[in-house]
Amino acid sequence: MPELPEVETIARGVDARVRGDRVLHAWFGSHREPFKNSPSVQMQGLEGRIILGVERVGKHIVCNLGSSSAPQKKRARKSTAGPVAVQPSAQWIVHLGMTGRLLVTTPDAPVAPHTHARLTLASGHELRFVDPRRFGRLEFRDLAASNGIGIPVLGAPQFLAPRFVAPGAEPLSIQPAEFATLFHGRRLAIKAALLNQKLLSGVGNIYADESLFRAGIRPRRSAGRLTRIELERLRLALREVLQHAIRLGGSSVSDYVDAEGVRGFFQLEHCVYQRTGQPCLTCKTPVRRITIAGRSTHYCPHCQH
DNA sequence: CATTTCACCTGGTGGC
DNA sequence: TGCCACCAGGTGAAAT
Repeated sequence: MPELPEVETIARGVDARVRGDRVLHAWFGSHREPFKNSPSVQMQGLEGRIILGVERVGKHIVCNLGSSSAPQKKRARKSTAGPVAVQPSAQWIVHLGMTGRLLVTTPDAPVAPHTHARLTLASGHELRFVDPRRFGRLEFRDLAASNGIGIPVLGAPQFLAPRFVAPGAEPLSIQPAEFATLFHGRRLAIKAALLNQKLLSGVGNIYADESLFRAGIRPRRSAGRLTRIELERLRLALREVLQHAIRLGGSSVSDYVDAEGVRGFFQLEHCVYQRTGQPCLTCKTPVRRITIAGRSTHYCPHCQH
């Protein structure tokens, strides 16, 4: 279900409720998908770990984990501002796909159908992954125990496996020149380019359509033929749409809810997405629906050029 | 290569 | 009520 604003909302909610907690037990309910590495690898990797914090990277939720041996106390140094950064020794990466949900519950809360993972925490809470369509993915990464090809390093300075990074650029912080470079020389539709996670991380169908409307650009336009001016309008529109949606807790289409089970409100602000045939909020022209890259695409034929 | 299509899944909705 | 076609917030493998 989620694009960047929904994933950001969920990651913040989960972080607030599990930061500093410890994984006592991990349960996985299926041996088919959605596991990038096996349930036993994930279970053994997770159990005993401290959760240092939870963050969003692209559309991924990254749980940063501390060592399972020594309890790592989080001590804020009084002389420095902000929390002390603790290097994670492992990461649990959750991708929600289309219908995935990551919830913090009490242990006695009824277990929803299609619950694929349950992490029992020292606080008594449970972190649950639910995903009816199973397009989501779960991955455990050990950052400390390998030299990059899976062989433990003894004695020598320890090689740290790379932390999880999104393949594409971050839409909230990308600068004008880099944004323009992403699309340079590309013939495909700008809508399709926005959805390509290797270019930008986090933009999905809703926010691609909404940002193109805000920028006044037709979704079928060739990405490489947009002018500098148009590209900069698009970069700013995208950033504003995403920031606005984050403030409203994301878009609740269908049954999306955040970590606390609360719906978002950005769906009330959609200008074109799923408004086929309804009047454009600016000019009253009926919103048109077409297909680009296999995805339904909504735009105003009068306001977008 | 770059770009498009399709398969992967389940469930909800609306027409007949 | 049942059946069926179609739709859905994502992504990568296969086809073009």
